[in-house]
Amino acid sequence: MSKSGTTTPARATIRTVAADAGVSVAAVSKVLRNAYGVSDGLRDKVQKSIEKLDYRPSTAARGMRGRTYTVGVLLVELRNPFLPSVIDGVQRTLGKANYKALMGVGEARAKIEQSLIDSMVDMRMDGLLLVAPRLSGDRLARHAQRLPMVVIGHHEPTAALFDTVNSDDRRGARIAVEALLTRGHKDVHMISMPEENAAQNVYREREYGYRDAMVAAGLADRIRFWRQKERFAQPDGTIDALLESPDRPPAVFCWSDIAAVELINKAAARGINVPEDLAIIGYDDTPTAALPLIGLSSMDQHGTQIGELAAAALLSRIEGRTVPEHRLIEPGLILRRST
Amino acid sequence: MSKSGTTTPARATIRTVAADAGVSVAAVSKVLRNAYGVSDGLRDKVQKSIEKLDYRPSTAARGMRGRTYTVGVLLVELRNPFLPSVIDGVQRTLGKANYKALMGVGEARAKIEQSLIDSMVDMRMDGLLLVAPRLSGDRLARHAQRLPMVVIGHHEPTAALFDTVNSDDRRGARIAVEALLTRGHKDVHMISMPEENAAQNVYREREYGYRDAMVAAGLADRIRFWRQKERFAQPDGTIDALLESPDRPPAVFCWSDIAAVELINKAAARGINVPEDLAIIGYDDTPTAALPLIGLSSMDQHGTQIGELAAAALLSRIEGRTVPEHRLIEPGLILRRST
DNA sequence: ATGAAAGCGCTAACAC
DNA sequence: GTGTTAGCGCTTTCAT
Repeated sequence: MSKSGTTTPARATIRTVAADAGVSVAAVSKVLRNAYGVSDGLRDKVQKSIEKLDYRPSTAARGMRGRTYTVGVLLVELRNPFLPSVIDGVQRTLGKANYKALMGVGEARAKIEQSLIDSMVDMRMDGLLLVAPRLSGDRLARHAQRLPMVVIGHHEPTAALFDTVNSDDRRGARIAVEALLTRGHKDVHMISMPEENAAQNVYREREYGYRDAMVAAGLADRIRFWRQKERFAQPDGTIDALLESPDRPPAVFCWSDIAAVELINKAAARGINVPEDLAIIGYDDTPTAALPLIGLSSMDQHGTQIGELAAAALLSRIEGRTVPEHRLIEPGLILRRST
Repeated sequence: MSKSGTTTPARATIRTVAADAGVSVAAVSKVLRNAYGVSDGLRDKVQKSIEKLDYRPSTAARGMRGRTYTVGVLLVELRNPFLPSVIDGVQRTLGKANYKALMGVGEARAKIEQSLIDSMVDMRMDGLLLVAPRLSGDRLARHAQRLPMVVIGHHEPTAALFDTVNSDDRRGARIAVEALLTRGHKDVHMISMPEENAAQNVYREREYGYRDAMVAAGLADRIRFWRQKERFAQPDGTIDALLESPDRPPAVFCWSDIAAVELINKAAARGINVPEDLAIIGYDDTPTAALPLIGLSSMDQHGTQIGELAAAALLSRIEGRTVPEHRLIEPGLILRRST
């Protein structure tokens, strides 16, 4: 019964449950966390009362002493096509361990990321999973000092305080570029992002892979970058410039499908034949790349696997592991019409 | 200084701040919430100490008594192209009011949604913003009873306990279908979703709009639905069936770009000319629809605006409003090659 | 194996 | 205008 009329019944607390089951709150707490030292009989009584009263522990209250069984996941930007599969993997792994993920969207801006991470810490989340953060390695380390942390899409294999899980971007880029070179192209260019940004970005690694392949093929002098502005998923003229340039290359490797899709579309709009006059390979193997009308070759990063491994790493860190783990996942080239 | 060696300094609490500023904890608390009755002098002292100690209140502790200044946002499915713009609007509006959004991804399954909402409630979030939930109206009402709630992408204009903000899907569908009828097509079919599902889904409203337009044009007998299976963004043969049917219509209105993009691609793969032999209009105006190689006509829902209005509604509910608000946003038709 | 009781870091009466 | 203090709902020693 509740106090009056149509008011919703007050939410059951650990005390309500203890009273109903005729045991102490400490006993209920132990059952909740299935801690050591409770008899089967007691456990049963408590379980029954929990069901009966539809009791669920307050995460807020828990956060003041113990765990919240919740991890914070920071996403760069919702439009990033790499995210859905990663999150699938994360949720699956977390769910098995009875953990929940609550996410924040950083809008690709360090300031916002910072404040979101603060919120997650303030909420006493048990760990942090960052996906392609813009925050510098220093800042990341600072946060990692305070709670378990795993980072995806950020290459820092020497980081001591947090784990990283990444696609082997350097290798992936090399594989893609080699596929272009195999077709007989010499002037393979790369569309990438601004040079001044964080050295640990995935596209920096992909640039290394591109260089590796070109150098290995004796084409070091043909290396050339076309750099887009930072504005996320926002055309900035770089691709138009490339297509209209007298130096237009016969083959282009793109740091992401975001760029590659724009390139293949603008090439088509100009009547440039792909792949005859312009061969293209992108990165991320987005659903768009796979559309028959697009037919874009791309690197599959195996996002789900990355998400699973990252979540597993975070859980083991929460359980106490402190030695860092840095994993690289082998990506796979998906060849389509554009090559 | 901290206890030992390299340990990070213990986090400042409200007591630390009070001591440093030489005032009471109540005073600090008041400054924090800028509550009534604090002198400028006191406020200044406290602010300084807060800065100096880099203090930030524990949301977990706050949640036990007052507000958390955090709202939970439940997303259907990360692959839904409608989300990014909505979230942009939500974050912008929430940010201005110094609120944070933490999101959960329901994977388009009621069970998961339920558990995520529970988590958000357990965390003592101040309000809930649900985007296209699969949960029934009853369940939604149950949650709304416990805390402020606003729902996007769920048509229930009579809901008393929560607000809704939606695109005027019925009107949007009618506009789209009329555009097809204007081109002289009589057999305009619609690709939609399963019939048995929640009556408040957006695609149900779009079906009404389709019907409206057909009936108004005296074509009630030509109404025909092709229904996809529920599996999200997963081809299920419906579209192949449509394209290979002897009754293949000359024009199709799709409940979402998810279907329309598949349709236009598979049509192309079969050598069917769009729009000559098959005119198409989708819904959501996704980035993919806008690609030159796709050129898909689509309805723009003005997602950002929806997000802003929904967030504003939630904030006003948190501030105490109880009379429900149900808003419909006028969508706009974007015509491209496919029509 | 079980329970009593002391907090965790805040907010909100209430007293001064 | 400012301070004292009783909780909020848990977890966690420490007794028993």
